Amino acid sequence: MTDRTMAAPAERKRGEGVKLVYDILRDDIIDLVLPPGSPIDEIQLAERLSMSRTPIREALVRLASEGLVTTLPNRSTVVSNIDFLNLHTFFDAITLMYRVTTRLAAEFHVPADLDVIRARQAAFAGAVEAHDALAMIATNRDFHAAIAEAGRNPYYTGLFCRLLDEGRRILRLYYSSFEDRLPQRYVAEHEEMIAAIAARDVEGADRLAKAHADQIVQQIQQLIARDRRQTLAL
Amino acid sequence: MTDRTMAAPAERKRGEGVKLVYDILRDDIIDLVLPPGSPIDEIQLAERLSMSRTPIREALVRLASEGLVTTLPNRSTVVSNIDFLNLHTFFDAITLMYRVTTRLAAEFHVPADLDVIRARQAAFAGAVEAHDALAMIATNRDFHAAIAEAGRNPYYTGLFCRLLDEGRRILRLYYSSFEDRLPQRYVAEHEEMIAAIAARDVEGADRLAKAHADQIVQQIQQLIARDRRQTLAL
DNA sequence: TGTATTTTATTTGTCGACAAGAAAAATCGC
DNA sequence: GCGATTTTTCTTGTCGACAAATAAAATACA
Repeated sequence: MTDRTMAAPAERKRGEGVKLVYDILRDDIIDLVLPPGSPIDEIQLAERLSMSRTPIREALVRLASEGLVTTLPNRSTVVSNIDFLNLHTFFDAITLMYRVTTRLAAEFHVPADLDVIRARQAAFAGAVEAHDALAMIATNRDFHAAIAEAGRNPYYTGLFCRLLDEGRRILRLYYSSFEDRLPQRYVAEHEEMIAAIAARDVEGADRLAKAHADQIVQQIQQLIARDRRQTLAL
Repeated sequence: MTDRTMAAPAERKRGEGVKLVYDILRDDIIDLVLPPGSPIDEIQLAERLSMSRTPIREALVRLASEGLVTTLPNRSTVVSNIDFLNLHTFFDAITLMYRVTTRLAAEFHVPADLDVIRARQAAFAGAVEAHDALAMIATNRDFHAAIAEAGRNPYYTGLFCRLLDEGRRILRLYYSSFEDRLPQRYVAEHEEMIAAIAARDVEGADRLAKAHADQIVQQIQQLIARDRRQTLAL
């Protein structure tokens, strides 16, 4: 559990309970504080958060709808596993979403959107500069989510954010310290995407987004391949 | 409320409560028995279904995650409105999903998938033959959902089904009786799509799916445009 | 009569308790 | 000692109650 759990019993108004639990659990799942497959005990959680089980259950329903936890009747809720056997579906979907959201941002953004996107990029660049892999993973997600929001199609934004979060979980499996070497070229690629979006170059944005997605997919595949080779070497 | 509400107090095992409420409400929302904007009263619902509010609240959380209801803290949950001002986002997303799911079905289907798809098409054709608009709307959704399942990408299937259900709600606004004249050409288009999928003609499937989506979009636009003209004539 | 304020009624969010179902531990039989 | 069965413990699903927040109704005032 995050430190936030200890702070949770602080003042909260009626009606804020479910969201508080949801936020805490969601962060913990994505940051692998709660690793895939781990059971979620309602009673323990209720004790730790000093609240009854009801809002916790409601938060779990919401998390289940987002695929972050898996529930079956009369059984413990568990943190959803990452489906490594079917990563191609994830790669396919996230590549498509990178493309359509970036296209739409080039087409529909307003000036304030660019401010947000640029602020997110600055945070991402800062994380890369600081060799902070965990912050990089989080700020990368936020950067692309801002692009999706600028594209103004809630269906795509919803799916894309879900996929980005799943990507965070996958990456978090492999980046577990502050010492990892982070690819600087992602910062440059983000800048190019921002320029294409600002210039309303829809096709350019699409092309850059696809190339960027391909890089990410390749990175994940290499991380997994490296992992598998270690296993076979045993 | 549907007739099913009256039958609901029949035997149900522990753990089946939430799903029962979810299914009932979902059907009622999509069939516009509960029209957009209408409030959902937990207490009334609990009385009618002879159960406590807890499972009802959990079902509502799930429905909220799927966009079918809208909740705010300390306020009545309401059935989500259809966002007519931003239908272009819906059209964009559903067209893309028609295409990618049909492509993937052409690529990844197995023989049993075709059996399901064909059965769904037979049901659809039967509904068209019977001039049963409501059944047509429902079976059309099921037909395309089966194609999406055959494509085996859960991310697309999830989004597509959500969009298809939203399409059902929109169409249900305009088809309210059994007397409407139904376009026979949709049956033929479905058959062509099945043939392309069976032949594993990915590009053909894509082309047919896009043309089909364009037809649906156009139909909805005409329905909406027709409605507006009547208003101005007063 | 219309508006502002107060009171009352209703609904929602959460609580703690009960009991069903599942998991773990203990016991039994070979 | 191992597997099957029984008992105990634990967790989940739901219950009904309480109280906060909201909505509706009533009252007061100009």
